[in-house]
Amino acid sequence: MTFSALPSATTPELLADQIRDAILIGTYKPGDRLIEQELSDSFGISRGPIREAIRLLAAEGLIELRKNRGAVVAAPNFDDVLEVYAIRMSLGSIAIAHACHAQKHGLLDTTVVNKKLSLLKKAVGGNAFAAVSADLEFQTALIELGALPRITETFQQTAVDISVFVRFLEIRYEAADHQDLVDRHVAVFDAILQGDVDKAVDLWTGHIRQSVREFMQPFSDLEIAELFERPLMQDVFEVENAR
Amino acid sequence: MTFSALPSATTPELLADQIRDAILIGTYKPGDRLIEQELSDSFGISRGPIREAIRLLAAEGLIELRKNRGAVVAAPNFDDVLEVYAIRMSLGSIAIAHACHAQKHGLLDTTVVNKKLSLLKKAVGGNAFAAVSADLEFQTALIELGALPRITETFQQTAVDISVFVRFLEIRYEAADHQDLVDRHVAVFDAILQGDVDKAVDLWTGHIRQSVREFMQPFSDLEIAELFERPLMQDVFEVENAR
DNA sequence: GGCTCCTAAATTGTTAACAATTTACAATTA
DNA sequence: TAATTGTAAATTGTTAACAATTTAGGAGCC
Repeated sequence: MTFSALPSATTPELLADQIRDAILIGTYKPGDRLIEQELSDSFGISRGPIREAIRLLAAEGLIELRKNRGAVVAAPNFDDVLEVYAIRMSLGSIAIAHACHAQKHGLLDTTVVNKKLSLLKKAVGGNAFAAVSADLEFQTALIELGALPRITETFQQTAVDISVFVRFLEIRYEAADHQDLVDRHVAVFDAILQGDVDKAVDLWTGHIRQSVREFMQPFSDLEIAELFERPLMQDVFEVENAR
Repeated sequence: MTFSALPSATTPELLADQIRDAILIGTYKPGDRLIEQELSDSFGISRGPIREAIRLLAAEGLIELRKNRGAVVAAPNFDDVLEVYAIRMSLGSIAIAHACHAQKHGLLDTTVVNKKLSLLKKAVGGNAFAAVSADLEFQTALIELGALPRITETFQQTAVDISVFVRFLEIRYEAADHQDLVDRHVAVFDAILQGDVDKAVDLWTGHIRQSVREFMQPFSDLEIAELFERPLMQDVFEVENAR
């Protein structure tokens, strides 16, 4: 991987974006080392900003930092997936309830969500990975409606996790019914616009549960059986092993 | 603030610990700037590691980073408090439920919690700030029983927030009934040891709600009335304005 | 007096050299 | 052969100088 050695805009944040993309594209795989000198040569920049970018990605959980031993791309596992969905479900519920109240008081700004929704609709037919990205961005915009910055931030972090899962757990995301996904999102959005807290939260939790089910679909019976050992499956997602 | 200019162990993490302590002790107040040169002189170290420490603290949310304009100590507000309690309540519930299941399968290691509990019991009589610290550490240990690393990490972050609130929102934490606090904790712990999911989660959510009530106590009626405008109060904490 | 513009100081951002640590690998030994 | 030790290379950690940006304060102007 050499990136473009052209000196494009290179703040640590932008460097982190490019390295993150490289990881999500699959250029770097879990366990791969990120070597500072290598990266700084590629970007045509000194090691300082690269170090900072690496630490930003470590804070996201995308890579792991080992003292004096550099950074390696983190390897997600199934437990991580379930935990991330659990976080999205519970924090998302709070944010969505909050958004409903805001709507009832007539102070909900839906321009961002609407924009992300139209982007999502366009993305559904095309490239599956792009569809997942658009999906995650729409969901984040939905949660942002709650105007709860700390919850939004935590939620946003889990979006990166999901991207990583889709990439590295080799989910067959092409198999997912993206149209149904969009419908479920729109349903939550509509409920928020109606200011109906109970309905919106129910639809949201149901949506996450369905996502978990779809997530598991491509796996073997053995792997799924193992997943069902996890208490999260009953306690949080309330899904049964259908096979 | 000069810290000890002696070259004590100075990895970025330890530097962050010392700066965090300085903030929590009140040496730096919300809005104060952290100047890299100043800090590096104090610690007798170059600016590199200081920069990294500052960015670690920024990731914790303790300070705010403004591009090209340095770092300032973050100023918490009441909305932050409510949000943080909401996060602790919902993620904590998941972790505690998980811990109950582990207990039922006989694979719960309670040595850390027990240690933190005895430290907490000792701390209750003495310095109020130390008692709050011990309290937070015990709660973190309790959540760690769930063995859900991402949830634990997010929870741990909120512990720093609470410390900041107690310091900078000038909570009269001396007024809190620390013995009652310990009793509520022990009750949750006992329920986990019994493997009783419903009871443990109920006690936990009840405990957080009570904490929110106690947190508000020192404030004026006007401030409290304002707090009750927040949807979180009804939706998440289910507390009524008693005054 | 208050406003804008300008310059100097203070501060953050970046770089390249140096120091400390880890890794890789060959030579040595049992 | 397998394990161990020693050494060189690779890599991360730190430093100090330099560049770019922001801040502070005063001169000139209305």
